[in-house]
Amino acid sequence: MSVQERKERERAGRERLIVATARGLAEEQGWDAVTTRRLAERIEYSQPVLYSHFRGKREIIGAVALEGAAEMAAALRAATTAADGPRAGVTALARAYLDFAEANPAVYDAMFRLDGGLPFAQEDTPEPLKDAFAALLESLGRVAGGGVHPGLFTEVFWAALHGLATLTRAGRLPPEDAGRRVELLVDRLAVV
Amino acid sequence: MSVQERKERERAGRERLIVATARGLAEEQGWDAVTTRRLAERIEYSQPVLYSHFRGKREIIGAVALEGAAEMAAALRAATTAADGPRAGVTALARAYLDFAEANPAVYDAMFRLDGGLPFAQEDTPEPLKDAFAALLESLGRVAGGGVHPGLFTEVFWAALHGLATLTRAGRLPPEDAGRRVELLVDRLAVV
DNA sequence: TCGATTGTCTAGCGGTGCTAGGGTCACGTC
DNA sequence: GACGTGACCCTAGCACCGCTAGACAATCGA
Repeated sequence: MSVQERKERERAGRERLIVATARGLAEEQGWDAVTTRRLAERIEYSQPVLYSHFRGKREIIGAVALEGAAEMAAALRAATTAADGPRAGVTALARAYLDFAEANPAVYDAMFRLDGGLPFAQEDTPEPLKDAFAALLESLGRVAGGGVHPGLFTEVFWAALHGLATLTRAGRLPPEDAGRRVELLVDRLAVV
Repeated sequence: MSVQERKERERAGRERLIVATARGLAEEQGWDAVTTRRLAERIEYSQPVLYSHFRGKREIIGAVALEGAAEMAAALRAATTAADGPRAGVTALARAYLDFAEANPAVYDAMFRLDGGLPFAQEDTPEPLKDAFAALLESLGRVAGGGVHPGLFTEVFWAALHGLATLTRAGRLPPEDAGRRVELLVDRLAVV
């Protein structure tokens, strides 16, 4: 049995290596540069090995997305617990969200812009994704205001953050006023 | 001279045909299906003809984006002028924006999600793009509220709409509550 | 020690965006 | 009206993509 366990450990390790390498390559040169050939070369295996771990490139993106969701949830919670008061918490949350998107563009794309084959907004949505949304909900639910469903409010706030993150990075919004945009958003949306 | 003029007319007509065909194909089957081979086949010319009009696929996407921007600007203005009062105008604007994105997903992607090689938020930004933003600004500037720069407010509102449009279509947000999300957004952001 | 199983690799399929080079056709000129 | 010329378009092919069939080697259990 021990032999089999060792093999499973090695397989799991190689799978982590694939995900980490894909993520690193994507952050370095963008997802377009993450080809199965390049990825295989970097992990020093042949292409078909990738397909013994993942159904295809899409699933690799999905794996990176899940990893990123867990990190983002942690980052959001860390930012909000450090702040005092709901209002400051929301501002910190928004900043942390946009910082994460800016610091990890490829991971952010894997999560929210690319097709990683993951189900969203359903009961079979993977746990890390649900938890990332839960992290948003924890802070935002407190400033939804009376008579407004916390989940709905969170969706709207999240959409606004997502819009800011993607439009800014794509050069659709000038980056200078990013801070003022966040302030305005929190001012208007959050009910203290 | 007449011969040359006729040739230029024909060239311009063929260019319009390329853009219209690319757009149609993209709306039918998505941008992934818009390959240079398929596009060439549909316009009944060989691939290299495409490259005598556009530098590459990116520029074709850009051409579709410009066409879409003009249409969106018109749609937004039509929706707002039909409404009475700034508040109703903003609601109509938001609905029109999201309706346009839903009805023309491929065009919307060409404008805001894909790389069409167009400069945004700069002085050399093409006129249709500037005008689409101007159409947003005309309505939204009136509800920015005191002390808030209309342009900045428009950027934030636009980002929120963009987030709603993209996340909903990507299945990240359940489509049922779309209407309530718009109401909440307008309620909170717009200062009547 | 030997057969079976597991694992990995080489090679190749049909597709992509893009381009070099040759050939054809229509044009302006004599 | 015939002709040399130039603009135009197509065939063929490049290097790359995601993905997979089948050969081969290494390891395991009996």
